[in-house]
Amino acid sequence: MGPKLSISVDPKGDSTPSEQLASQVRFAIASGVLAPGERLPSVRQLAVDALVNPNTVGKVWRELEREGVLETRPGDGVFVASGALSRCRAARDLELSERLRVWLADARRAGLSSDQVTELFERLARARSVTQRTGGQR
Amino acid sequence: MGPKLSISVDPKGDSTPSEQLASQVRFAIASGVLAPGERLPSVRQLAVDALVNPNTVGKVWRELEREGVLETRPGDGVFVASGALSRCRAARDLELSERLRVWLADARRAGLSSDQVTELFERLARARSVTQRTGGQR
DNA sequence: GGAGCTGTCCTATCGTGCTAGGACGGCGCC
DNA sequence: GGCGCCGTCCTAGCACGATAGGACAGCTCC
Repeated sequence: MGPKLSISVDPKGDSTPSEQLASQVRFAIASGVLAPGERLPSVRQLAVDALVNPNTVGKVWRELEREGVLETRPGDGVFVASGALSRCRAARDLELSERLRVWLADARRAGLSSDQVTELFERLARARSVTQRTGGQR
Repeated sequence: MGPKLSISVDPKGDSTPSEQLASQVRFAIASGVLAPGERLPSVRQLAVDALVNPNTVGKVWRELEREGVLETRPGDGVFVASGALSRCRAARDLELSERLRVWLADARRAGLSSDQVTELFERLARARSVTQRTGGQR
């Protein structure tokens, strides 16, 4: 079933390729797709797969190491750090909360009532839980 | 009570100043803060208030005119077009739906269950409807 | 007519982030 | 030892958007 980690980057997406990469790795760890101790794709390999520059991947690997999420073994590769799971869950909760908070603020500024907001949410949440995967990853 | 339209731009925000500007104007119209026929701040005035370049404001004014949201009267100023309300409501619903859709997709990719998603939403929605205005506009 | 405002247009510059391509030292395996 | 892969580093270049500053024509009011 292909690679354990499937990462795709949209160069014209809302956020920068680096951020998309970092976020996807954190999410993969938080969801258990990537377990501590596991090895990540090499900088050059992922660069080919995700159609980004090796420098970009390397930069993200280094950034995530600073966060304590990844662990680099010189000459070998990068691996998921042991304490990564809790860190990534925390980061995930923080990021998702903040994004939802911003969305709610915008929705209210745009004139939607609490009821309209709730209704919209329930409609989309329900649609998603039924359809399962609809594509469109960020 | 100050200017009718209060617009603030965060140069380091998630989206570009142009997009923030355009979105805020559309939202203001959709919510009724800005009514059809009303006049918008001048390019130079808003540039000062929102701390952006006059060129940036002018670019947005022109873009919104192409959308049929604004109407420019040469030598006079720009005004909210007559059909702007419905257009902006449609644009608002589309934008908010799409953003929420992306958020839901990311939340699921990050390993949150439907219940966790719902719980998170209800917690934040409730907090906001109580606190009223918490600032942080995008 | 003249002053003061309006939006528009033009060229140049700057900042940021990704891209391109090459070079280095470290480690595993034969 | 030698080969291949690993992450890292360095210098250039490009793309995009915002910025800076000036110049123009149109409208309004005195």
